[in-house]
Amino acid sequence: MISKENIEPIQFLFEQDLLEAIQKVGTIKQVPKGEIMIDLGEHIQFIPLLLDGAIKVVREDDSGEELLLYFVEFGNTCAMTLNCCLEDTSSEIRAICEADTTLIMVPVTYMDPWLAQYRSWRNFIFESYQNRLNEMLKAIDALTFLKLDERLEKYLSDKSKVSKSASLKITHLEIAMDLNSSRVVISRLLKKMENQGKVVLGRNTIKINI
DNA sequence: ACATTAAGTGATT
DNA sequence: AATCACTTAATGT
Repeated sequence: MISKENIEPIQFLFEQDLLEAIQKVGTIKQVPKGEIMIDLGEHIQFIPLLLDGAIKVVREDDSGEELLLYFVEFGNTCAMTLNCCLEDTSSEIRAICEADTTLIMVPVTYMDPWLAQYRSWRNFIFESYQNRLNEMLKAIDALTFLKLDERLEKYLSDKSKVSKSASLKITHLEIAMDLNSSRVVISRLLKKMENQGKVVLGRNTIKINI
């Protein structure tokens, strides 16, 4: 049973009956930063509803390199996971905690009945798909049309949004891995951005001024 | 003081 | 834009 305080931040999303149902069947899960929540090939048993924190969703290419797909933020759920629930297939993606995260886990068995029963649930699922589809299109655009320097700027602003801070604690190497690039290139681009006054660099830290 | 890790740089492909 | 080879700077032990 989930307490009222825990459900509170999500209240605006669902109708009262459904909120009560979520409280009854859901469980709260706390996941520390850096933990892998879902890995490739795993079967999904729970639908995650994100209360706080952020989750990074990546795909792995043939050479074992991770490619950043998108971040899951507050009030959202992972569309890829939903897909797996509906199709009952295994995960195509890996989900890693970007920050300490709390979420509600709802067993997948409620997916179908709730779709039939609750209007707000349908809307929620539908909107998640819609949002994700849009973001995926943007991600594809970014990969094919944006140059690395533009991708880097987008990456940094996404990051600071997700961590609610203009000062990121991250190394150039980590950025390079997320963007499928090399550390040297990232260092040079960051240097350029620093000269343009867009960022301030320090060891393990980047301050954003955009 | 020394080793380790992060970041900067020139040259090459 | 990537890789190599090397330097410099910051941090941990």
